[in-house]
Amino acid sequence: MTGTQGRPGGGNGGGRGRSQAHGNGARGDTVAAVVGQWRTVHPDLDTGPMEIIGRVNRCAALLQQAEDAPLRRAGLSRPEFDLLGALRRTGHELTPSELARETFSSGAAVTKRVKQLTERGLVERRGDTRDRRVAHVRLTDAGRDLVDGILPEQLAYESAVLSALDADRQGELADLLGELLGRLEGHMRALRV
Amino acid sequence: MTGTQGRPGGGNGGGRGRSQAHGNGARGDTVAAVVGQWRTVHPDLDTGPMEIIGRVNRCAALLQQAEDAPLRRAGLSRPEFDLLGALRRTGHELTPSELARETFSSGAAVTKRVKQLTERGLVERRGDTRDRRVAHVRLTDAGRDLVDGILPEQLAYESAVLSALDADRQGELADLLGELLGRLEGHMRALRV
DNA sequence: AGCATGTGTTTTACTCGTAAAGCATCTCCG
DNA sequence: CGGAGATGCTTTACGAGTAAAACACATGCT
Repeated sequence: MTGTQGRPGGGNGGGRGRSQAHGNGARGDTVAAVVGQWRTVHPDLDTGPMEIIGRVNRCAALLQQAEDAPLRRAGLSRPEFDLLGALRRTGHELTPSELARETFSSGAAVTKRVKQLTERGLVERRGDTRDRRVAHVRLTDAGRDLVDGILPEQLAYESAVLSALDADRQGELADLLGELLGRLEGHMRALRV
Repeated sequence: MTGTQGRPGGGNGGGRGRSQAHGNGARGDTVAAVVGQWRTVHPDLDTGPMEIIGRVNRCAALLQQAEDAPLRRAGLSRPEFDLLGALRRTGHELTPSELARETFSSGAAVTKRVKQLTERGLVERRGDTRDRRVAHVRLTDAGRDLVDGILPEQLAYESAVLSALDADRQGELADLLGELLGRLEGHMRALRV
């Protein structure tokens, strides 16, 4: 297992000590340092969750920052790209509420983004003929071309960033995250959140 | 497997297919669905990175939402709690710029947060006697009590959320994230970003 | 038909974070 | 000394997201 299993400071009942040292020696992970500080201040608390949640948050922040680079060159923010991407990958028109669900953002945010993207000629809207409350948004040719042009770049860039981890570890990580995410999403739905 | 793309190491090394099927059966992970859509539209692209980055982002979003619940009961936002936590875990005063570095936010944001937290009586400021440009921020007793009161709740809550994964997997996940994060942070520093 | 109620979308008012400019103060060096 | 430049923090202007209200339309019930 992960080497220094029994945590320093011992005494903690349900002993599931993760944290430091797992074969890899010198590591600069800032979260580990933070968790270490907490443990010296509150040796009795189980800091385990921090090592996952703190890292997920921090990774998300760093990855986004890295991610944004190729998108910005195309003048797109990530939420905008997500919206265009949703249209591209589903292959058909979507209503604003579908877009909101698909991109995990609020309806109001979608309204604004669609407005902007329309002005830039990347998407078009049309009203539904039967139910005139609903709108349908679709990619213009320019929008489709933009997405198709950026996506490979974007993936290559992401791939390079992730190459910090070898292929095996990437696979494990994707699997674990998928499992966690799957159950989290299940829970959320169950709790009607 | 995912690798329509010949990736270094020959597809996914040891035959550890990512995406679907890894022992766990029915999974509702939305990212998997999205990736599937992309693959049917662009079968030639290596969608591997999405399965990590997309999931990290989504997990971060869901976890934050879940996380925020216990904090909000105490009337704190996460960035505010991070600031207080930084003061608590280091055990001593910090200057605004140290707080900014410690909480990964901009100096301006720290200024505002400190102002608010001061008004609520959770932190205090004093000017440095030698260098009158710098300020020192420290927790009040009320602030320290608040952090110490919330933290166990917070950790218990996080722990419950993460219990979707068994202890072993949590350990693996923490390790992998730590490794990725460590190298990402190294890279960022190297690239002076 | 006529009205109450529900649904899809947009608008409004507000919060929060940031980048860039603005102060105040220190340090270095002639 | 005394100014040039660096440093630490704050202020300002602004963009983006959200929740809640507003709007427009549909649907169902009597």
